[in-house]
Amino acid sequence: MARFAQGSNIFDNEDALRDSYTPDELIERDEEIRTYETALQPTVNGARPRNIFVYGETGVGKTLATRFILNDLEADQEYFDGVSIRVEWLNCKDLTSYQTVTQLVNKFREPLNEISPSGYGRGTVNRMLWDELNTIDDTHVLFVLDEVDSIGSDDDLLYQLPRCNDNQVTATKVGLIGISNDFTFRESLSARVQSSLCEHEIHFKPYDANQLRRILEQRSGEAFLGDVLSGDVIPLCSALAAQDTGSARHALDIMYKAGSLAREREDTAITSDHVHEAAELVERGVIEDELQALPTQSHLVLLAILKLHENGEDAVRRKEIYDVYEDAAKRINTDIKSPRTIHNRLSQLSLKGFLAVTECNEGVKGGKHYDYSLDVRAKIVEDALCESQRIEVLL
DNA sequence: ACTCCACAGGAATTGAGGGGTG
DNA sequence: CACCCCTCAATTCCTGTGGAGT
Repeated sequence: MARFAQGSNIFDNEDALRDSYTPDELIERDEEIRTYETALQPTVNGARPRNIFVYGETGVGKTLATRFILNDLEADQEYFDGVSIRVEWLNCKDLTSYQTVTQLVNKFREPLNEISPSGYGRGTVNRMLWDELNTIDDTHVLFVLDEVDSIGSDDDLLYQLPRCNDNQVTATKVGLIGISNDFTFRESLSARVQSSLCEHEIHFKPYDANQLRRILEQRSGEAFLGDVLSGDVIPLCSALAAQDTGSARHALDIMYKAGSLAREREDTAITSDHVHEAAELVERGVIEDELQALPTQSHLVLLAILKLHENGEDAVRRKEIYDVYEDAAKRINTDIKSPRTIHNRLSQLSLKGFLAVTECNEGVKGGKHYDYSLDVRAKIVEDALCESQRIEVLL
């Protein structure tokens, strides 16, 4: 018998449940779209574009809505008089401010002419960008910087770009649309950047259960065969995701996972049992993926806390963790980092939600310190560490 | 009211690794 | 070749913190 066979008793087109899938119609974001239209109106009229800052949690339709509205804008411009708009889209994930500029420059250059991502001075690459902007034919350029928060604290670009029309760039009117899912990012910007980047702000709220239900209805029609969904599947997926994140991606993940469980077991329909199981798997999967993606040093820190946890010590301070860490690092022959570095790892891990931190102050006896404990189930951490060959031997 | 512990966490520096120009 | 730029992790140095104990 063949190992692989085509066909499914559940899915028609499972891609319709994926994040990257673009549905024909955008639903449940009417309010945000209207705000977008208002913010883009100056561009249509030929004025300098207003800079727009879009924010909201992951999976609430920011990127999709932006794509829809800019597609419409590009399509409609044939009716505009004397206005030609060019849209350049860049995902800033894993890029620094400097690298972002070089990538923007390369958007305007032929492949053979592209500049390398390092080596020039800051001012040089900025000048290259202004030159490109001054020489293109279009009257307007809209830059969309998706996941703009990953540029980090260096806000030179976010300062320069929104005001390049003031002196460096005269031939083209430039607008910036920043998309971010980090609410703290806006606050972390300096005041001068905030005022220019955030001329218009559009906040995408999390979806509620009703909205998620309609989104799932939209997608499931295409994704599943006939009537494999039991009546309560869509409401249940929506409710679970709405409670937890309000993210459409989350709801779609649960529904997809429920579908694959049913397919694996050759069941003829998806039931609420599949959904409950799927929701658990999705949650666990997210945590495990993130844990596995951490570097070895962070794994060692987690290992140290896990060991202490197994010895019944739940709330441990930095020094105890460091001693166990040091021992573990020695045994697998890896670099032993300084306490300050481990301290950074610890705060990183607690920021990501893997560790719970309690501030303690014992005055003269102990001074002020933090107590760390695991904030996810020990079994999940253990499973994730098992996946790393270097760490596995220590368990 | 003041001291003092044991750290927290910011700032500056270093060093290795990516690359550029003339 | 000499000299320059950007990046990132790691390190050193240093100041800040706040309540139990005096």
